[in-house]
Amino acid sequence: MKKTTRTDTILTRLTQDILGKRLAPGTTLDETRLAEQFGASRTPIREALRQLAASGLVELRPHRAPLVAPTNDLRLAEMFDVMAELEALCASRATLAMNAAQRAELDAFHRSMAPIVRDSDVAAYRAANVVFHTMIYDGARNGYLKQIALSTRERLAPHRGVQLEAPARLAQSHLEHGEIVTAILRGDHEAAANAMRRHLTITRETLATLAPARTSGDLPK
Amino acid sequence: MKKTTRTDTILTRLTQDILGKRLAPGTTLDETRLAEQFGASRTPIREALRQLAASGLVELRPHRAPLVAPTNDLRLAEMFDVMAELEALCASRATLAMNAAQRAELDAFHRSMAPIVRDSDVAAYRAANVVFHTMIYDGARNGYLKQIALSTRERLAPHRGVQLEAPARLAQSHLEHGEIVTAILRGDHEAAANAMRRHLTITRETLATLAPARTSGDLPK
DNA sequence: GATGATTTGTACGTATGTATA
DNA sequence: ATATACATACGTACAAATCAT
Repeated sequence: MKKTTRTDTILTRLTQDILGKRLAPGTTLDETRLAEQFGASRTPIREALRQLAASGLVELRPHRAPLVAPTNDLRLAEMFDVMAELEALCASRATLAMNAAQRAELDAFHRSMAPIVRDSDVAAYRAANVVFHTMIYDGARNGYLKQIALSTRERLAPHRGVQLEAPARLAQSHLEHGEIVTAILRGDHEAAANAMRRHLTITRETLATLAPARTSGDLPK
Repeated sequence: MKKTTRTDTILTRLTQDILGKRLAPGTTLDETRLAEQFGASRTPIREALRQLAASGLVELRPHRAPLVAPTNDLRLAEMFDVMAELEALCASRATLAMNAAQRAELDAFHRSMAPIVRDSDVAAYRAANVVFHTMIYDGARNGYLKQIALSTRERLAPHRGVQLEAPARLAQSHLEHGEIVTAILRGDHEAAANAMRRHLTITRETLATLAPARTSGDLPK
């Protein structure tokens, strides 16, 4: 049923491989090597690489082998920062723009996450968490905002995942979600924004505690 | 001195053509036609098109001719909305992060725009305006934020340009800049954000007055 | 609905640029 | 500094898909 082009399948595969850390940052990506590896010619590889470069996952220098974008710690911090603001904005707008059905759904979904927390099911929580945040993106009723929030979130995803494994982080995260939901239902958009900003700030801090100063790797020359 | 690849020159040419409305939205872009038009083969054309698709300027469907992205009025409004928030955030952060030199430079540059306003030199003001806003992006000291602000601004540019031609808009715009600068120098980041948000909101409203409901063009089928 | 014209998707060979010995 | 190695950049041929007839 799904029509897909070779470039597309390669693109998604490579995306997964990079986000899933199966391709380490800094790795050099040889067109020819990838081509035989995927059993395709170099052309679709090239096009996939372009798109990856556009989304920031690989770095592309003229006439040089593409690199899996090295995770610049500074840039990462910047993205977390912006992510918090984007999501805070989403929360604020969602408070103002969500209709009754969306509010009810958000509240219900939030409550449905309680058992997951009780069971300490990190994998399930992670999945539900994405849904939760996405509901708020949607609630903001701004497609462009949703788009940049999603793409930022996607790029942060691999760095964000671990923090949920911190002791008691699940329960705390769920509490923070609760504050956000409460603010939204109450119609207090500033409180919603602040709660969301706080939620993401804590996420980042937890992360910093867990993965202290991953060495910045190779500084070329 | 500048080394450039064929794909790059084609990319910038096409970008200019699209942003400059020489290629109308909805136009179908034939690879082969573009190829001979640029005196190149289809390969660099294709790669340029991918990158344009990534930046949202063209739409790319499998096995179908690429389209110059039709300017969806809703999406445009959404982008204006987000742009205002992004720039407000930049202003807020710049207030907190700019060093003394940057503050002085911003203030000086702002003042240097006064003669341009007096002469009603729209072209010069437009150019200076970009510099002004960019100085604030830089002041925020967040490369990622700057990146998405710039790309949003770039895509809005063609829709934004005309409004400066509205009567007395130059003078008003300059006044609004003044409020932003004052707030930043005063160290009031909330005021700076609000002033910036207001500035962009007025920009949008002026635009709406000038170009009332540009007909949405051809609805295919 | 099938067929042909047109256009994109893919393969691969050659040219060119970059880095290293 | 020159030459050599190696990967991309570009060109062209062919396959596959879409649209019109």
